[in-house]
Amino acid sequence: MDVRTICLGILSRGDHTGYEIKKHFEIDGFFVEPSFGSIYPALNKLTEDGLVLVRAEAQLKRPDRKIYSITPAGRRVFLDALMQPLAEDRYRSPFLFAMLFADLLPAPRVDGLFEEFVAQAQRRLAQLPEKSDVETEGERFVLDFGRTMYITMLDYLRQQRAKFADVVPNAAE
Amino acid sequence: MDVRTICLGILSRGDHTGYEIKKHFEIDGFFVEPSFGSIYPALNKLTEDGLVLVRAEAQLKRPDRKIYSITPAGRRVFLDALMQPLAEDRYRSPFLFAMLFADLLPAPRVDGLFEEFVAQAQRRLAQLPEKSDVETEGERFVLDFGRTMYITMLDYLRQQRAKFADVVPNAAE
DNA sequence: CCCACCTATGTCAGTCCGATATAGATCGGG
DNA sequence: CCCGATCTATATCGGACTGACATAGGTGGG
Repeated sequence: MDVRTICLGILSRGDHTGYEIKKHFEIDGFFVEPSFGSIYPALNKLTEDGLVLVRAEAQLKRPDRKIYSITPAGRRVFLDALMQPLAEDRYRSPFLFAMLFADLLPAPRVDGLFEEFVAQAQRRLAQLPEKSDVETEGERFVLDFGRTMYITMLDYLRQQRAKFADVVPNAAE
Repeated sequence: MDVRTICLGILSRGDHTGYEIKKHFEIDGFFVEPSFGSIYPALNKLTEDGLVLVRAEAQLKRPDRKIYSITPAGRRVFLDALMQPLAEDRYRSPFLFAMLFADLLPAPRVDGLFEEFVAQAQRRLAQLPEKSDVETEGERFVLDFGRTMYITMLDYLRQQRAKFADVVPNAAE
């Protein structure tokens, strides 16, 4: 699912600027979150290819807002992309990798890793949109998926942290 | 957690070829899985920097096996990397992205997406190493983390699929 | 009033993925 | 017994993506 397709998806729900597309996925960032460095070039390419249109909105003493809207051709291409075989999900976790080597680390470091990871999961859980903000059944499914996974993760961490405290005295203060 | 650090980590547990490093992470691939295209250059760079040593082992009518081993300097660099602030976890899911647009898709496609995703999760769950294969407390933690997450995921999918079948008749045949 | 943060665009170096190339060994099924 | 599939094992390369940086003024809280 490349950044061009992601942009088409957002734009199929309404007009937006590149900046707004980025912001949108900071919320849904638990499963996609392209950077500016890929969004802006993607939007340029889509414009070239006639899949989106731009209109510049002048702003006083600021760069123009460039508002993108999807074209009928863009909708066709997007729908077609959703019908193609999807790439597999990828979960990349520096935390879990580091935990493989917990035995090499000082106890306070292991404790710190736990703490940061719990904080990260809590923050992301809190950032998920409200149920009242979702409109389609698909969005509800995705939202609940995220909520379920984060809650499970936090439960597991709390429970395991106690165990680690036994094995590595002082690891949990 | 870049590929160089990942290679150092594996080599800190024992000598391996690039090929073996890749294979190792097909098992733990639920949280890291670098490709050949990044492993081989990483090993070359590590060799240049004196963090690993290579010895070539001739093989009859096959390319030499290049067996890498970590140096004391490599261990120091690895340990230091584990003490630095870690990047955040990233979960990239083409499936969840596509599900945001389930309302635009034909019911059989949504059904197919579910099926493939369930199959993927089952396959990965089955691929996790046996408990008897793990040696450290950290490895056990990571393994159980993976198991817990996949089982939760599969439960959620089974339960939601029934709901989707109500909302989108025929979606689950 | 200042500092931090927000809106908003964009570039660039470095990193990584996925496909491709090469080449023989091994193994099960028809 | 042979054919295709899969495995070992190396490596390169184009294209995609990230994260940091640059620019520049507005807004709001302490």
